[in-house]
Amino acid sequence: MGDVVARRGSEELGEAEAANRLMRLAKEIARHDKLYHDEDAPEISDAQYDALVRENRELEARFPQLARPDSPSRRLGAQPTTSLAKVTHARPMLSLDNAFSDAEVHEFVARVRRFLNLPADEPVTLTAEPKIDGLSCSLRYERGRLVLGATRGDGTTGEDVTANVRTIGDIPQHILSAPDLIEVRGEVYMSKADFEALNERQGAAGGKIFANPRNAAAGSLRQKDPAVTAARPLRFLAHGWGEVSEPLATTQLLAMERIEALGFPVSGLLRRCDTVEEALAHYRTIERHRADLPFDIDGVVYKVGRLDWQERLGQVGRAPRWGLAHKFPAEQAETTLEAIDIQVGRTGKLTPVGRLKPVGVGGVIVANVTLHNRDEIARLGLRVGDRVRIQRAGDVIPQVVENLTRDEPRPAYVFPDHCPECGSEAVNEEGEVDVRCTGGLICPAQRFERLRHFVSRGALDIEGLGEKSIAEFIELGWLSSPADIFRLRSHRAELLGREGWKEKSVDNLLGAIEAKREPEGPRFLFGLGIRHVGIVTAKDLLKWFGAIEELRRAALSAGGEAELSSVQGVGPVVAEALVDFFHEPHNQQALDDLLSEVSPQAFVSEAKQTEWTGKTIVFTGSLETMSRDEAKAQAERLGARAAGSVSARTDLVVAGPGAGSKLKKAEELGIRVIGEEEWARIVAEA
DNA sequence: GAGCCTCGAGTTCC
DNA sequence: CTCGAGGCTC
Repeated sequence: MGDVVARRGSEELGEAEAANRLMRLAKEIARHDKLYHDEDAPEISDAQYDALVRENRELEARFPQLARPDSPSRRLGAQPTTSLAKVTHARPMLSLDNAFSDAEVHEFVARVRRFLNLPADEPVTLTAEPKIDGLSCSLRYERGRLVLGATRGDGTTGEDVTANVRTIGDIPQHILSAPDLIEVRGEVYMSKADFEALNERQGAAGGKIFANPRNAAAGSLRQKDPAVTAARPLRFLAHGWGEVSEPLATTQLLAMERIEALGFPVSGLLRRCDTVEEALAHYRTIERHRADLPFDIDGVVYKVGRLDWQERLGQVGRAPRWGLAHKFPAEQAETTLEAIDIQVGRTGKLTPVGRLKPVGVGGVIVANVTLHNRDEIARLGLRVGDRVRIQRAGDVIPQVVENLTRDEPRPAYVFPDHCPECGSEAVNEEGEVDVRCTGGLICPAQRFERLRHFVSRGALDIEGLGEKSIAEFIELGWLSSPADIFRLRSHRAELLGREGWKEKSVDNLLGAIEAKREPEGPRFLFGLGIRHVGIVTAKDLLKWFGAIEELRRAALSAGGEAELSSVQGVGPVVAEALVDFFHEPHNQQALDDLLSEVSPQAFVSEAKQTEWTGKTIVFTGSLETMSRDEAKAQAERLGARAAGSVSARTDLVVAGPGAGSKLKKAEELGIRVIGEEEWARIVAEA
């Protein structure tokens, strides 16, 4: 990193120094642009980059005569965006739950048994194979021809890297005797030896040095120019599949053998394990060979062998119930805690962030670490200046594991009792761990974070309206509530006069905003930022109420909390949060204002529309061929809700042997009651 | 009433 | 990804 980065404050510079400084800034910024856009390997954070750009701009403002022809300010905004086309996966690319101990692996199998309601003597066969540290990729073949290669992305939407995967030798362009349609999934990676050699070549040519094989593989695959990818030694190892036009086999192992026969590399360490003990023994074998393997691995993946069971097990959230990643222990490092800063979130939560003397852990440099809350700091006895041991949890988020200098006499860290952003009192609510700023919308940090949340990817997802732009528009007085976003178009002319905003970027932004005038209902509701209402609860609420207005009516009505509580997943706390939100005059006004600009769509369930859509089903008594969880999952697949107790809102009761009070109540209320067999028939039909 | 599971909220580095 | 908290089940 150039020393330019570390410079602060340009107020004192004379003209000659300023000219010199501008020249170095131009070079440095161009270098970082290249690192970021072309090599996918930024050396500095966005904030540091912005600081350089800002310094350049300020200097040019003070010495206009010194503005250089190659000044970064002339190029900014005209930057080519090296974004690849997005593709939606035909079947989502799931991620696996992680385990770090033998006990968790035992628990995984026990869960599988419980869910499938298996007798104790029924063996659960697993497969076990190394988990390669690369990046997941899906390869789609139609009538034997490779037609699409896509990265995992967020699991639902990835990037189109077809031209790039075609350059990878391990990946066949054509496959014979394959199903009409098959998506082969696996890991794109770089071997350790190839990685070292690549870095050597890169170093000799003055190019970018990659931090680890994973980054090198990611950077190489996500190139705009396939010729660059072709020059990089990428490999591929298949570990699964996505959409297929016909079943591949009856077991995971046979399916992988079939994929191997089609011409894809499959791990030589893939084994069938008939017991948990065998699986754990294979884990230890792989762990022993870890250093000798030609590529980096970060654990072992187990999958339930029988594919019919995999299907029944289904998924929770983004993870299948039939798979588990057993990770190796995380790499740790020691460093110094140089400062503790406080961040204020959209809910007012004060989060302490540790600033570390940068240190390498697991292939990346870590400089920040979340300290979670006041209790965590106390638990670790952290003070500025302490030596700490850190690790990257699950190899991603850094965390402090231990304070190595607890015993040294140093003043204890005092957690602030006022918000560092707005000065309002910060309080620790009864029974809560968190300390929150009481400033509400008076607090600039909370206002800013709420706007950011409103446009964020899970909510309205307005592209191009990032942190920087929001800050800029707030500063200009154009933006203070979400509704203002939809009035930004009235500032088009002024915006065009501002630095960094050329016609194209302005049109892109305003276009992205206009595209969200009719947002999806749940995203809109989630975006409002009501406490305890995330995207899942927002969906559940709208599944029940249909439209925001109906929800508001319920929240404002006399028996509001009770009506809200009939929604699955909504209890007294969430109900109260909703009632509070809709009663608050400022919120009412802001919502009306917002609704004058946008029209949220009524909610349409993702599940297929069936006669069961929106119906409420209660399971009672014992079920013989499936567990209660499985029955509930089936109900949800039909678009119905599985409730816990019988009420007037219940549409169907599935009663097994031993059903008691619920069955009696159903009969009293005249609700249709069926047995398990008939339920199975309904599921089979749908 | 205890324990399990799901969800929300905050966050890291690339 | 982790953590705490809320909701639900037993």
